[in-house]
Amino acid sequence: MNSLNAIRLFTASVDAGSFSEAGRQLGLAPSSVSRQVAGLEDSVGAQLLHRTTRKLSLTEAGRLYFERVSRILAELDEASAAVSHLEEAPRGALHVNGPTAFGVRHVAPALPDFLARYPEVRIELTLTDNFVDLLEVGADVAVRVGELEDSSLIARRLAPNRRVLCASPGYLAGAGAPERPEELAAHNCLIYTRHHGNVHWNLGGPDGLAEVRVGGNLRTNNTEAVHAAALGGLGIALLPSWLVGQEVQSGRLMEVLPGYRAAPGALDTGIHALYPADRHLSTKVRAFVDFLVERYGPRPYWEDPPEGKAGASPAR
Amino acid sequence: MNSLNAIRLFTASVDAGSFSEAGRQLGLAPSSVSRQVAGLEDSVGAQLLHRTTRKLSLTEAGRLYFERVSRILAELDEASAAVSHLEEAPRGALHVNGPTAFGVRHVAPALPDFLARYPEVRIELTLTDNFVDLLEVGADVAVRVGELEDSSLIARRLAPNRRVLCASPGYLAGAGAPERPEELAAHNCLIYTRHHGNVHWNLGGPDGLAEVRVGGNLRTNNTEAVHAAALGGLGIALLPSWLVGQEVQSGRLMEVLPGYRAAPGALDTGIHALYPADRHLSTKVRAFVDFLVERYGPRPYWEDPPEGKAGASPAR
DNA sequence: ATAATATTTGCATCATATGCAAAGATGAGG
DNA sequence: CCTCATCTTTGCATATGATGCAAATATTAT
Repeated sequence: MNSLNAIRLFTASVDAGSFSEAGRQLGLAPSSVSRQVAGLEDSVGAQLLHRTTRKLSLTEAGRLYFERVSRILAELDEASAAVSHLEEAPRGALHVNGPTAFGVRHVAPALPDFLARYPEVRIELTLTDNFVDLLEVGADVAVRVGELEDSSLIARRLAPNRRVLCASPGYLAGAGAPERPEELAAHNCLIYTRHHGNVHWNLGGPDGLAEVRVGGNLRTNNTEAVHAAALGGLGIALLPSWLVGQEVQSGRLMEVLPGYRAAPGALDTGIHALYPADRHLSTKVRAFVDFLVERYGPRPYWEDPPEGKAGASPAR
Repeated sequence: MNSLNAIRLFTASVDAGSFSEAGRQLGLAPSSVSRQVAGLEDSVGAQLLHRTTRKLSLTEAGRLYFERVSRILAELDEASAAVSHLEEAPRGALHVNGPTAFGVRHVAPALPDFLARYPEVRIELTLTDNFVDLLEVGADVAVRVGELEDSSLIARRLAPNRRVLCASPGYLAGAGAPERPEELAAHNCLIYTRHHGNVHWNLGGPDGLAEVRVGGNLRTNNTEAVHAAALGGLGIALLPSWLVGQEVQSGRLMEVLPGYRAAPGALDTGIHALYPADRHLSTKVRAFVDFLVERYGPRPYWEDPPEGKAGASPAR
């Protein structure tokens, strides 16, 4: 197996005109250069250079080899440079994976700003609701809402995943707004669940944790269906703040039992960016994750403002 | 400096689908493959492969690098193969250098047979009468007559370089043929010399060595001029057998004092092929030298036959 | 002829690569 | 759900190869 080093020393010697000069330029002893070139000659089985103490001259084999090999060395350097170039700044293709609902609302709208800041990046956004293997699908980074499966990936927290009770003003006008958790049992509660059986909402408030068995005339495994039904005035829903936050702010939905919070469950671990735990984190992934962290901030724009005026409670 | 070995292991791993499989195919421990690829990643400053225990997947940088580098590796192998191919059999350009007179008479006429035997060889024949540096002129092999200068070249003896006294039948018919060396002083002797001053011919015969001071009405530094003058009947010449042997055989010239031989001098060391003392003697040079040795044989075709009938001596 | 510089080789030293074993991780199959 | 087989990675001891220095040899310029 001929070493790249030997080839470099060979071309350097041809360029420099002597082993000593080549060694001087490369910081090597002449003997090293001589031996490496001799080894290369052995490995290809042909004399490449005729040596005199005063000059080197290329054999026909040497000339042939030199011409081809010096071009190849240049290509090799180019290849390394191209790869290094990719990491100098965010560049190239960035495959982003995420859940459909969150992706449509909070990832896709962020992309124009990101791409404006990093014009050399191309984004491929894949939104899927079943969990996929990042490497399998060829994704560089994934956004996950809740439920961090154990894996070798690195998770960076982007935002909390608070769930809020809400209903349309129309529903509340007709059915009245509950004032205590247990009153929910008498309301039409819109159930998001992936399993059969009874559903309980765990609400923490000033008087401790209350577990309320809830139900109604809609159960679905699709959060967006619950969302649409709530907007349509069907009943009270427990939905993530990133989904309904802005509608609560605009008044299209109203928060129910604002003094109570859904107890954190598997769904509430937060919103994270996941990426492979490689020794060399690619610049584009780092830039993208940093961008999302910065954009969402410690209190995302879909959350209520810190002080007061949290979704006015009209009826009551 | 990224090693070629690391690059080969990287592409092998991509092809094989795992470090372990690549190591198995190449007879290396998985740990070696892993470390080499990791080192390559460090050297280019980018992650090339995402690793899981079950599969490897290429990064964008890795895919880019792999595509370029695998092509480059193939080119590198081709370059080595091309050089090795050159040495598998006599092939390519063969630069032959030699003196004009000998080259025209005994090298050039041999070339058709040589080229017929080795159709892939192309010959560039350079005939010069001043001694040249083989490497300087880019020659692979040189034919030299006499006077081996001390050098790092290897000399292989091709033929003896006997000098014979001869004259045309016409001259001998008019001036008579000498029977003893000292009679040469009375003849018109055609002098080849590169220096001024008296010229002596040293002739060994049955009665020992005889040094005869010779002269005449022609001195020249050109052997062929002496040759032409002798053919023209001007006088007696001392000329190498390769130059006059066949004419002696055909009777156009007749040997004078056939029982005497010119004492060996610097000019009589023989006819040699010279080539660089490289560790890898190229196949084409070896083939060419072998060919000449075989063609000239122990007794070249220009010499007299071993037994009797050596150039009939008509007069006398 | 002498001086300067080249290549090459031997030898001691040093850097690197390698293999083995162990640990951690992941997917397949019972 | 658990176990097994396989894969990657890391630490450590070893072996292979590279390097520099010095000496020998050779060649060119002064």
